[in-house]
Amino acid sequence: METAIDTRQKFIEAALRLFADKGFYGASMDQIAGELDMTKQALIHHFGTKEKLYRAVLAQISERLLKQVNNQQADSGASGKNAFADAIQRLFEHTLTYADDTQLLMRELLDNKRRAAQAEVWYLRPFLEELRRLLMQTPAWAQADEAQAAAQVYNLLGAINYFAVSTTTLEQMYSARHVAALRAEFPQRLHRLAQTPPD
Amino acid sequence: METAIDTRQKFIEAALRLFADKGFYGASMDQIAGELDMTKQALIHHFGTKEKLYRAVLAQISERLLKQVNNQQADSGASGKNAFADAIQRLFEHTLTYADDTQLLMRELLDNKRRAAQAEVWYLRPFLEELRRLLMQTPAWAQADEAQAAAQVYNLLGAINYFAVSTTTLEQMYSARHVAALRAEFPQRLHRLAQTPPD
DNA sequence: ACTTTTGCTTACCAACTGGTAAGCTGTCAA
DNA sequence: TTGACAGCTTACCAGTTGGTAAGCAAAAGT
Repeated sequence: METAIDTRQKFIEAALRLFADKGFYGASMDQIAGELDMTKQALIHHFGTKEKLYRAVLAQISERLLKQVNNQQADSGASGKNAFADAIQRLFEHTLTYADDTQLLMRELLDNKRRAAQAEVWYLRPFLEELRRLLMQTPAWAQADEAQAAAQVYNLLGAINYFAVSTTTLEQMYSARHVAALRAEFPQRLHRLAQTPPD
Repeated sequence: METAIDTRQKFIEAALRLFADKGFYGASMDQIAGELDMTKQALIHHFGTKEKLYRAVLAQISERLLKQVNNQQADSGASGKNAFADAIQRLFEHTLTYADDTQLLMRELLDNKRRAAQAEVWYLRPFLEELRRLLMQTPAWAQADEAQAAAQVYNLLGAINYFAVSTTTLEQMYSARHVAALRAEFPQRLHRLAQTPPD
């Protein structure tokens, strides 16, 4: 017998892949369960409903992103001042490593427009708020408006995520070599964007 | 009897709304047809399959976006040099007016990752290529790599679209007044971003 | 006046959706 | 050895999915 925790985790990973790829409605319980060669009732046994499974996936992504943002490295030097720029760079790295996280994060931002009204808790909020907090610790943004800082965070996320998601398309339109070069240059570009002061 | 062309157009508009809101799989033929108080068979009669309906919607969006980008205003002064910056500003305006276009454009960029392999024609490509062309007409980008220019276009699109899509969420987290202020400032922010030179 | 075409509807379908209920099997504690 | 329980499966369900086939009434062509 497999331990419940292992199976749960494997289900969450399979669900993440399929939700990222096809969206909430596009991925069926049957398909997700099939990834582990199990029946969908096993999946329902562990999570209750599809909605709850989706939330479990989202919770894990949010936790992973938050960890990435908060994980201040020892060599980061002065915390506070550079903490935001470092967090953004780590987020970019994370985005390349965990492509599915990015894909699902973007889908969730889109769907939240509709969900926002009825959702009790929005899992991505702590992650976004933490980024905004870090930004407002930098001297340039200390006096800025909260919403303004949040907008800057969204802008940077947009740049990072669009780059990550578009690589497949760019590789098709140009070449894998070109895109690899862009990837190498992107941290510098991102650094410049992150330095943009408030209006 | 309604003329076929009118009905087709109304169907496309209804489909755009629902596809933007819930995605391809989330919106059903029955719902879309219901928006016009018709049966789904009327919809199938006009478009054949759901896939073809979706493509018709995408084609119209692409056409509208391309028109917006190419529509050089008389007061634009020197074409060529400012054409790109103007196009980006018009795109931002368009994004606010036609929110559903933006929503579906983002969904399509996400889905294209999977579609790219099998798709014969990608409807958004002419639009993206035209933007890249305009960017490369500016002095700063004339010598740049094509893929690099495309990446810059994606960056700007990311900033614009993320702002547009996040307004609902931002309004919930902060206030409508704050977000309105951000909207007013955004063109300047966008102008600065558009001036970013290549690496 | 007639036929043809256009723009739909009703009737129907197999496949699939998420979910319930009940049972079966290996593991582990008493 | 027995009982409880965890981790599944089979059986089943009503509702929905995209799609086919056939028909029907109004308009248009001749």
